[in-house]
Amino acid sequence: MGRTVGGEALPQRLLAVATRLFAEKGFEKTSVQEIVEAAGVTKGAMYHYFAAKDDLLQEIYQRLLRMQRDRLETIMAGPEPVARRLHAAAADVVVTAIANLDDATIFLQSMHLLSADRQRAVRAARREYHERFRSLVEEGQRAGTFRADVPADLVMDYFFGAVHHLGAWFRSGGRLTPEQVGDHFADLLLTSLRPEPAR
Amino acid sequence: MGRTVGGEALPQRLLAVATRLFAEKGFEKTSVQEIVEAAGVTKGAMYHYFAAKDDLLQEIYQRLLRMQRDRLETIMAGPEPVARRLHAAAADVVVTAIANLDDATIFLQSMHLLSADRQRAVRAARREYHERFRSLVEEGQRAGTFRADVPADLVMDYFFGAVHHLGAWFRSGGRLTPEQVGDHFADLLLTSLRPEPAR
Amino acid sequence: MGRTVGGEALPQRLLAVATRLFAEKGFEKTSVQEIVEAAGVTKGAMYHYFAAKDDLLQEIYQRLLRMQRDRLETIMAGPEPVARRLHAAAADVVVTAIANLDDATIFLQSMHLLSADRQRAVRAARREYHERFRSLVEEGQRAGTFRADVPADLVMDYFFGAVHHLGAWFRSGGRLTPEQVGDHFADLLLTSLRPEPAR
Amino acid sequence: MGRTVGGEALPQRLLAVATRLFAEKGFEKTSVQEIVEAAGVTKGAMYHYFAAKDDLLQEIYQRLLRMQRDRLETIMAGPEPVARRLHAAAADVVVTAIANLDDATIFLQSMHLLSADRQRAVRAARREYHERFRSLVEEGQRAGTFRADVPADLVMDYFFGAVHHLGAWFRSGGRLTPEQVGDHFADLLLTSLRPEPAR
DNA sequence: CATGAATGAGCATTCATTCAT
DNA sequence: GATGAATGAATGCTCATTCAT
Repeated sequence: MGRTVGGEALPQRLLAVATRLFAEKGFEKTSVQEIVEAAGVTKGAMYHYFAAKDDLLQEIYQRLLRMQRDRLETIMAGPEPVARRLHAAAADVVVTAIANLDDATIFLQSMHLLSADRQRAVRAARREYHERFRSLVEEGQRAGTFRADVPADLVMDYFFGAVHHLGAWFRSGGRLTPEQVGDHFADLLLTSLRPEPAR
Repeated sequence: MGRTVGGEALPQRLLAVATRLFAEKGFEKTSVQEIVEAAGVTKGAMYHYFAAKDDLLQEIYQRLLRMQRDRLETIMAGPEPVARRLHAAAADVVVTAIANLDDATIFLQSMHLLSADRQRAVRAARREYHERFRSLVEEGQRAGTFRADVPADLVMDYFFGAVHHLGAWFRSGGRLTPEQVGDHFADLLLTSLRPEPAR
Repeated sequence: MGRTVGGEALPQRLLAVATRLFAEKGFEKTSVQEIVEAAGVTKGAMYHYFAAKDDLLQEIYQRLLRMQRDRLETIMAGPEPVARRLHAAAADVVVTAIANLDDATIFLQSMHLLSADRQRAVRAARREYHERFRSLVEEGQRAGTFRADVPADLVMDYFFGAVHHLGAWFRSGGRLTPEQVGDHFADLLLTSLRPEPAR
Repeated sequence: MGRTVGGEALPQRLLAVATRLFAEKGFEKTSVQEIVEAAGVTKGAMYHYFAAKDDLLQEIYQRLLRMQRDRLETIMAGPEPVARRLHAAAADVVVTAIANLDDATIFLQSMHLLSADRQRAVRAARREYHERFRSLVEEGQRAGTFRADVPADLVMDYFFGAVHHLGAWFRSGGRLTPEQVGDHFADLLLTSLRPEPAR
């Protein structure tokens, strides 16, 4: 074919290389030249597949968002009670974010560098995802399983802040496995939603 | 005097202008030329006070860190029970972060752009601050006021993730005041630390 | 056939599309990619027929030159007196230039972009054409029909300047038809060659 | 001062060098690198004075237009009869165009490469100039000195075509001096405007 | 005949920083 | 203290052309 080297098509290889470099050095400090050198091709080849450096960034975002959205749907569609489903979803988003920590880090650090239009598109997708997640919380609040004296969207901002922040401290091989972190974060979320006992 | 225009010394005016521009457009998308133009001076004047553009960034960080550290010390030194002090500290860091949202946003977005040395220095200061905060949690855990089955540093990472994320969604004039957000966040933190009832 | 789409062979369609685009946007601002997209083929197809982008340009020139040369020959070969033949030739070159204004515009704007060799070739063809035209003037000068106190080649440079300049102002649908413009220009030429009356 | 080398300020030297190169090789085939190398400075220095390569082009145009406009005003304000004034103006524009043949050549070849806005500005200035010139012709037509059966603007398009075309053939040191060419062109113009004798 | 992936050289522009004044 | 002209290196991107299939 001539289009695979090392078993990966060039667009995918470029994305993988770019993801690693963006996470290591930041989007702006990574030059297109560095990306194509690391991928073993020339600039022309990259611009054959991606119209601009920004496209790499957006594609990385969308890949992550698509995955998280799909996993959330699967979990939400399950038969368990809402508390179990929220716990599973929360733990899963943490584990997924850690498994794709480079993508998540880039997301956090570099979204503001996209053009206004692209930011809008990414934000819209992100919002949709958050709203799906939030509907789980609201379902539990309506059912009385979760306390209702705190706005559900504030709980989401609280929780996703923690998720976005994972890249700032989590190191694989550290004291806790991704699953343990996911479990703890899910526990903290569920606990913070437990109805107040009579004071 | 001769060195104040509009009642503010030039270094402070440069910092204020840079803070605003960095928050609006990002650190690298803001040129030194734009900063000095917005401040009404020339490049030479800026380089007289700041050896490099990076210095502006670091100074903005340190200003915020100093303030937060001082406020934390005051709160921790109070006489209230540990739960009240943690609540107050948590609510205060939220209110302070919102009051200085530009600085906090820049911190989050641009720290990775500093040189390795400078990043180390900032991280060390940040770690020290987190450790002071964490000691409050640990104090409560030792006293049995807070659940001890979750690592205190994980709780901190969870909570500060939420704080750092404020810039992504909080808009002044929105549904909630900074104080209400601070209260809710502190509540969520305290609730999530409440000891498990017998299952 | 197999080689015609829309009733036109591919080389001709490529030339037609290129002519339009070159006239609209200029030669260098038109990329090969745009040309082949507008023609509905791929680059390989174009390079099958034209060895280089420059070839398109040169072919456009030569097409125009061939047509003008043939028409001039026909007119010159006529039986009318020299003044009538010059008038007809002058009017015809104007009408023809307007009918092929895109080609003429490109000629004017882009000839200097060809390689030195190609420029030489085009200039030689152009010179030959001008000389044929000039011989008409000289014939009239020898016969005493035209004033002889102005060099014939200067008259040609004067007149063809006006012809080349048509693209800068003529708009179809304007106040004058191409034939009217041709008539006026031929009149101006003939009048300017009228022998001086005794002063 | 530090701002003059060879007795010329840098902006002027850059313009002079750019004019020569643009005329030799065309605007698009001349790189900024070549310009600054020929001027003995770095790119940064050029961009300190000119915001874009286009600015050089526009400044060259405007310089030429300003000069021609000023000279025309002087000639038109003279006391001679209209035929003498038109002859003087026509001869002068030819001599001036030849004296600044590089600028005039660039004008012709490269105007279409400017942005739409800039083209509009240049065209407006050009039109204003042509209208001043045309008013001379119309004055003569009203006075009966010139034939009135040809539109004055068509005469202008005819004459300025010849002027613009000078760069295509005039070579200094050739058979005719600029003044002789100017005289001949002015003669051709005046002769072509001579009222028709009774046929 | 035709494709389209890939090349490689080139381009305009930006910008933090320096330094003579 | 302050100016602003000038540097110099880097950057994202374009594009005519080639060639294996």
